[in-house]
Amino acid sequence: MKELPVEAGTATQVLDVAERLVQTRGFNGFSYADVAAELNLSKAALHYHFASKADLGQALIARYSEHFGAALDALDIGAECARAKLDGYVELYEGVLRDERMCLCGMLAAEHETLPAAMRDAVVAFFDFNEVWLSNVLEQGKREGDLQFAESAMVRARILMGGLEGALLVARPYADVSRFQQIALHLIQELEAHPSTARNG
Amino acid sequence: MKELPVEAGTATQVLDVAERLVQTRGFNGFSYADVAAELNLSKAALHYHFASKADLGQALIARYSEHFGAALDALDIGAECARAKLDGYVELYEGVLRDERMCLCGMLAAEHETLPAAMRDAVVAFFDFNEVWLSNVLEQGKREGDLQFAESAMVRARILMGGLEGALLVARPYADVSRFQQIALHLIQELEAHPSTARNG
DNA sequence: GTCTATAACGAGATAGAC
DNA sequence: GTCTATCTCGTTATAGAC
Repeated sequence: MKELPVEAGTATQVLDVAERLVQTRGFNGFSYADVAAELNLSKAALHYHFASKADLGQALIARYSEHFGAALDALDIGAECARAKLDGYVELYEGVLRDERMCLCGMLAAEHETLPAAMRDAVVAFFDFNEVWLSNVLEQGKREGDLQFAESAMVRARILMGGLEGALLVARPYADVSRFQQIALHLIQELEAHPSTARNG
Repeated sequence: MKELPVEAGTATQVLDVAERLVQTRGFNGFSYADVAAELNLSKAALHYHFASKADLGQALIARYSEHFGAALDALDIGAECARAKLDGYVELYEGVLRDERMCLCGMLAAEHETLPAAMRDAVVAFFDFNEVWLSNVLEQGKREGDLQFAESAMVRARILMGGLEGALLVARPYADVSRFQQIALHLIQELEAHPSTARNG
């Protein structure tokens, strides 16, 4: 039986701090010293939990992907229609921005040429599973008649994800959530099925 | 009278190499040593031309913005309609990706929290002038009847620019230009005026 | 304008005590 | 599991010769 996380283990605390640092400063923009200082640990203690920075990076992507996947599972269970799932998906991104962060994998995508191969692969895998999930939601929405789009569901999924990543990227230097919201609203609304153009009433 | 750039000055060569390194590895992902090695110069020689890395960074954004602005001026003169200007704008981004690069300011936007204030301001100014140019093109297209959109021209400009930046960001780890093209095509096509929905025939 | 040399610092990482 | 101490290397930057 799992205990309540009254006090998170050190490894978890390290991941929490490192995750925030990567999402705000980039993988090349933070150091073990930064994490250690924030947790009042020594650098050596960090190396005990994550032998190398590359290991820490892989662990960060793995956990982020798990958490994101769990959030998508929750949407699959809780949301009543495809449109509601998309709203939930957008809110995940908006939450990241409200926290003054970039998507972890969006940040790492920018730095991808400097990353160890394992991290690069994990970033691509993150995008892949996002696209597959979105693609399924889009297919559902089309099937059920509350979403419409001309492209394949996979291409439309790429348009959505790319649009949201770009909206985060540009909105952050402005520290302006409404910039993100304007773009996100458009991406959702252009998928709405309008009676006048829908197939067969 | 300007001379032909048969042999570019050292400062220009430094900017060329540094620009490519920032666009591929990020501002925190390259060093003076990298640039010096590539040009067979000493690090000290670089410091003669650009006293600090922050100075080099500012010079990079300034030159990139000038070049980009000149390209937009050329589109204003050469393109026959708003739609053609947008095509040209998209091609600028596609050229960056074909060179296996990220937009300089898109990359710096990701790293913005780690940048000197002057660089941060210059990045935002780059986005601002892009949005103003796009907004004017969109207004022109609406006026002349070959573009249509529901939002304000400024909001639509943000949708376009954010979409293209995001398309670059995600396409690059895949090293797949078609990923970018799919998104860019959608962004342009959704602006096309269709007779069935256009105002007053 | 470019060099060698070096300063001053911070990075990632390791050894070994507790 | 965390520490101190240390190593090695790379970083930005400067001094002063050529």
